[in-house]
Amino acid sequence: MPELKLQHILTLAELFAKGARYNYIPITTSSLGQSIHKSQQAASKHLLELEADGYIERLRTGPKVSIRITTKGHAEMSKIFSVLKSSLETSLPYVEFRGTIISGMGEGAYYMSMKGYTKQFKSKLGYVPFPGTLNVKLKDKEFIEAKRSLDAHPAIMVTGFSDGKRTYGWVKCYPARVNNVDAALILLERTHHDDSIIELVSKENIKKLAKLSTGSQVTIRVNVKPKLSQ
Amino acid sequence: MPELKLQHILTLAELFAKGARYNYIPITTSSLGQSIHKSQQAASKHLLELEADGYIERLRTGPKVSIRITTKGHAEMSKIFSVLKSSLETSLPYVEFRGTIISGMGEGAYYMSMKGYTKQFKSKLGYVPFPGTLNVKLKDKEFIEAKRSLDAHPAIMVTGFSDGKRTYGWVKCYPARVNNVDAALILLERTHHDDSIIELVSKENIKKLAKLSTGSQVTIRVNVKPKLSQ
DNA sequence: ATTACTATCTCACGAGTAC
DNA sequence: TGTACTCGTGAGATAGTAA
Repeated sequence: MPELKLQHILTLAELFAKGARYNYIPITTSSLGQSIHKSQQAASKHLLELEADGYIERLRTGPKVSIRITTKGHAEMSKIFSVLKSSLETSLPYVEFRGTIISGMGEGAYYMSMKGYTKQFKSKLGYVPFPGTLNVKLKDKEFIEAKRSLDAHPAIMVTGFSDGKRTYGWVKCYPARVNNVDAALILLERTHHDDSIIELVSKENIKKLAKLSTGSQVTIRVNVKPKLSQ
Repeated sequence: MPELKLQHILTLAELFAKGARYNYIPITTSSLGQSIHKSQQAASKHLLELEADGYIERLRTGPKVSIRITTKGHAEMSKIFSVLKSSLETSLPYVEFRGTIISGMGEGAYYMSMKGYTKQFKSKLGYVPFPGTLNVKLKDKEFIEAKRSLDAHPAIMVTGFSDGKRTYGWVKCYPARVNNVDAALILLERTHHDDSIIELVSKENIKKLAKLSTGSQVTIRVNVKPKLSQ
């Protein structure tokens, strides 16, 4: 939208930083060039063009020049600023998955019901999951990729344990919403599923609560902490 | 400072706006081209370059492409955002004048003491000015120019009047600080001064209060309402 | 329908330099 | 010192087109 040439943005920003909004500020084209990491000639041209476009006013006193930003210049800069602002702000802070419910193999349910896990679930998630995991077959490559990159986000870690006979791997939990029902997406250290399947646990039976059955389409949202821009 | 190429800013902003921060978003290069007001080919190139520089991740599914912004892309965008933000915020919201005090001609004092003016000063400025204006000879062309452009800012208007014999012009008042003493810069509809001289009035004798005398250097600040960037 | 290659063109930039 | 010309180079854009 903005008609201000992109290559002029930093130049104008530098003039703002130098305080040229309401007062004429003396500035040399070489110092300006340095600030914007361009040549003296480029800085000079920028000023001429910014003036021609009505974004700044120049005042020559002998060989020197003083600059002031016009209302139009300020408006244009604000415009770009708010475009960026709203762009950054519209980032909804969740990772979304879509897929279809597949019948669980019962296996997941068995493991997740073991005392070594349920004790941790109770203390870390706040509840003991309903026995039985919800298995969702992801629809597209992008969701599989998204699953992989969940690693980059903080998870609730349920540690592995041993019952003397064998050891059981860790479980990473990501609080999630399945069709607007609270649940947790779980990543298992050892899983029998392939990459395209995700498993979820929840306090109650999700299928019943969200009126789902095998073959239903579901949308899963995992909230992530947005990085604060600042 | 930012190493993100300037021509990529709007492209990346558009991807943010489309929600590509945490999820892969399917997008066609032609629609992206339209959004950034460039050609399909340019959009395609932008995506390839943004990927090469690590700002986005692309996922091809047949002929289509899905895009997600990386942490690096987010960081870079935030960086540019805060550069612009701080640029806009450093604009100190006042117009500054510098010059030397010259002896008043007594004339200004005479007019400003007329009832037709003092009544309005009392109600609009809150005080009747000390009899005698402070005259300041501006030092540079830029301050003379700044004086002219004061018109763009809101002023307190003291209207002209007639005493039967003759009429007296309006007076525009701009609350100001003279070497940190409260005063008001006044612009007269009819003045005997040339452009390079400004006149000020204040409640008390500014010269005494600010320990000034003819020939002293003074700095005058007129506050202006900063336009809110939003 | 897509994406992205190749060729071409424009214009932003820097070097040299006039003033 | 300054600013800002001219000119050469190359990056960035578009058109046409292949896959």
